[in-house]
Amino acid sequence: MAITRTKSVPKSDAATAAGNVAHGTKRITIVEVAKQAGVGTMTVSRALNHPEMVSPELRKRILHVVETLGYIPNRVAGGLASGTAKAISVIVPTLNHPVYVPFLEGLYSLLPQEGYQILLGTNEYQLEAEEQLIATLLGWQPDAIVIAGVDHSVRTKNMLIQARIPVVEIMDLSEKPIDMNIGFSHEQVGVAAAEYLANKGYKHIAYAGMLTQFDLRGTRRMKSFLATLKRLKLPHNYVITNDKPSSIGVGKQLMIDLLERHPEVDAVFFANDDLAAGALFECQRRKIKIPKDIAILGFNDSEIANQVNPALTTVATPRYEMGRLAADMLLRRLRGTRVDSTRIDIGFRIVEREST
Amino acid sequence: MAITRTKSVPKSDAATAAGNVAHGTKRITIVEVAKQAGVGTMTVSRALNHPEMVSPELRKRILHVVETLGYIPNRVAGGLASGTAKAISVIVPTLNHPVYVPFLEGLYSLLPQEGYQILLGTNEYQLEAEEQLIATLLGWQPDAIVIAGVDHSVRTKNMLIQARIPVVEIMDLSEKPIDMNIGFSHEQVGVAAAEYLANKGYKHIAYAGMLTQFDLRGTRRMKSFLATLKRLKLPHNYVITNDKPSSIGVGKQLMIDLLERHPEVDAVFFANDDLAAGALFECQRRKIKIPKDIAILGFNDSEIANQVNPALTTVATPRYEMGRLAADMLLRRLRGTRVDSTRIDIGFRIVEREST
DNA sequence: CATGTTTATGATAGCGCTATCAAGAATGAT
DNA sequence: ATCATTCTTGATAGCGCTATCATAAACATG
Repeated sequence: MAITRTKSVPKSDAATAAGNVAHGTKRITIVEVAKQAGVGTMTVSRALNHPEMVSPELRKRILHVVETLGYIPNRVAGGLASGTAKAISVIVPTLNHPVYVPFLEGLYSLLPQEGYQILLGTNEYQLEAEEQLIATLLGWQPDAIVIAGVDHSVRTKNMLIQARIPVVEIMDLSEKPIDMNIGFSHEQVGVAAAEYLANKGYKHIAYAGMLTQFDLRGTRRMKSFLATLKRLKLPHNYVITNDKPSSIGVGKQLMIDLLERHPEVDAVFFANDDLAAGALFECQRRKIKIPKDIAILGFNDSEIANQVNPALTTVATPRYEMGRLAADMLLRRLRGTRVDSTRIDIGFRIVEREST
Repeated sequence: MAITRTKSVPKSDAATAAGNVAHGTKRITIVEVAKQAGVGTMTVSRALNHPEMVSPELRKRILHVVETLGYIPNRVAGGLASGTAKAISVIVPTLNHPVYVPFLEGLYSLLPQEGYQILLGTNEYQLEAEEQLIATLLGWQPDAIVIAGVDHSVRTKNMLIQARIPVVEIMDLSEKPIDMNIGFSHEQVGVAAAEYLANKGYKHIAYAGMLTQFDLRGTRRMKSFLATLKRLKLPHNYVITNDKPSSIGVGKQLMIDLLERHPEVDAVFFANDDLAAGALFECQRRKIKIPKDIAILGFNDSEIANQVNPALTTVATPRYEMGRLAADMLLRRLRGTRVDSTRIDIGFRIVEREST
C-alpha cells in the first residue's frame, strides 16, 4: 500500500517540493494540516472531532486548510490512539439469502451516519468458520458486535464475552443471551404454523427445508412444527429436505421430491419464501392448483411472496426493523445511555394471502 | 468501548493481580504474550505473521501461549505500524438489488482468506453520498478500493487518484478507467437487446426501468437500445419509468402503466429481472399471454428469471465472476505481481428462454 | 582454527492520532 | 484592581504493533 516510511523512498518524486504545499508526494497527516493552519495538532483534532471545543474563528481556518489539502484523517491511527475504532462487526450466515439483506439495510440506515463503520463477515453456515471469523473481526477492536443466531460454539461464546464489548444476537431468541438479544421464537413460529394449517382443515401437512446443519433456526421451527402436528393428532412424518443452499430452484426440487414421495400431502410449510415460490412455480408448470390441490405456507414475507400468483401466505418477520432496533440499542449503549430491555421479542405474524 | 488507558480505572477489579496471568482485567497485548513466552515482542509478531522466520521450537511455544491466553492481535495497531491495514473498501449502490450480492460473494470468496477485511459501503444511488462515503472509507487506509460504476464526480475521482492505491471499477466499462476496470458495455447490451427483439419480429418495442438518476447504467442501456430501434426504423418512444427503487412490485406497476399508456407494445426490455418478473406476474393475473401477447426481455439472469413461468429470456451478466476476477486482479497487484490486462470486458450474452 | 556467511532473535523507533494535563487568555466576582 | 473561574490552546506521552538494524549464534569454507 501507500504509507511511506521515513526511510523508504517514495516511488516517483523523491526529491520534490520539500514539504511545502504537500500536494506532491507524501500522504497528508494531521501534522501537515496543523502546520499550514498555524496551530497545534490537538487543535486540528478537536476542530474535526469536537468542533464545539474550538473557537469558531480557528475552526473555520482549520476546516479550510483541511479542505484545500484534501486531508482525510487516518482512522486507524485515531482508533489506536483513542481506543475506539468506531467500527461494528457484523456476522451473518450469508448474503445469498434474502433474509439478511433487509436486516443489514436496517443496520446501515443508522450506524454509518453515527460514524460507525460496519465490518461485515459471512460464515456461510459453517460454525467452525464462525470462530475464525470472530477472531478476525475482533482484531479490529470493534466497539460492538452483531451476530445472527444464538447458537455458538463455546469458544465463540468465550471470545465474545472476553471482548467486553456490547454484543447483540439477532434473528432468534435465547434464554440466556450473551448480552443483548433481538429476535423472535422459532419454536413459536413452528407452533403457530402448524396450528394455522391444521385449523384450515389440512390433514397431511409437510415441512420442507434445508438440512439441519445448514439451517439451525429452520430446524427448530421444524421440530416444534412437527411436535404440534403430533399434538393435534395429525401425521407428522412428512419432511423433505435438500442439502444445497436455499434458492428458488431448490424449492422447485423440494416440490418435485414431495410430490413423488408423499402425493397425499395437502399442505406444506417451507423454510422460506424463496423455496415456497420455487415450489409454487413448479406447481404452475404441472397445473397443480394452489391452494386447492396443495396449500403452501412460506416464511419471512419476502417481496416475492406477495407478488407471485397466487400470492403466498407466509410468516412475516420484521427483519429491517430488527436491524434498526439492533443499531438503536447499540448506539444507546455506546453512548452510555441506559438500555432498559436488552432482550426483545420482536414477534412475527402470519400473513394470509391466497396460497392456503 | 473497552481499551483501558493507563490512568483510567478499570471498572471492576482495579487493585487485582498486578499484571500476572492477566486473565483478569486488561486486554491481552503482544507484550503479555512475549513475557509469558519468554521472548521479545518482535518474535511473537513474526511467529504470527511470518512463521518461517521463527525457529519451529519457539514458534510452537509462542503459539501455545497465544492459544492459552486467547490473544487476538490488534489489527488497528498492526495496521498503523505496518502501513497496511489489510482492508479493502468496497462501494456498491445498494444491497437491496440482487445484482450486487453475487458480486460481493465473489469478492468474499477470495479476499478474506487472504487476510483482507472488506469494508462495505452503500451509497443508495446518491452521487453526493458517494463522496462522503469514499472519504470515510479511505480513512481506514485500505489497501485497495473496489467501486461499482465508472461515473463519479470529479472530487470522487480525485480522491481515488490521490489515495494512490489500486482501484477497480466494476459493472461497467470505461474508456479511461481510473486504474483497473472489469465490466461490460451497457451500450452494447442496448444494441444487442434491440436487435434481438427486432429480429424476432416485434414491432412496438418498449424500455421499462428506473429514473435516469437512479440507474445510470440502465439509462445508458436504454439510450443505445432506443437509438438502435431508431436505426432499425422502428418506433423508439416507448419508455416507461418509475421513481421508486427497483423491486418486483415496481415491475408490476411498470407493466400496468405500460398497458395503459401504450397498449400496442408487443415487447419490453426491462432494466432487470426483478422488474421483468413483476411484470410477468401482472400479466399472469390479467391472463395476458407471454410471449404471444407481449414479449418480455429481462436483464442480469438472476435466479428468478429461470424459475418463473414462462421462464424469462434475459441478458446474462457474469456478476459472481466479476467479483472473483476483481478480487484476483487486486490480489495480484497487492502481491506486486504483474497484472497484464487492467481493463477486462467480461461480456454478456442473451439467454433465450420462453418469454420472447 | 580464523574467517566469512547465513540464520535467529531482540532493542529501538516510530506509524498518525488523541487523552491528559498544564498554561495562558479571557471573563466574572468582589 | 485582585483573585477565582472559565475557556482555549498546545506539549507531551503513549495506543499496540511492526520495520529496521544490530547482535549473537550457528554454520560453512579454506
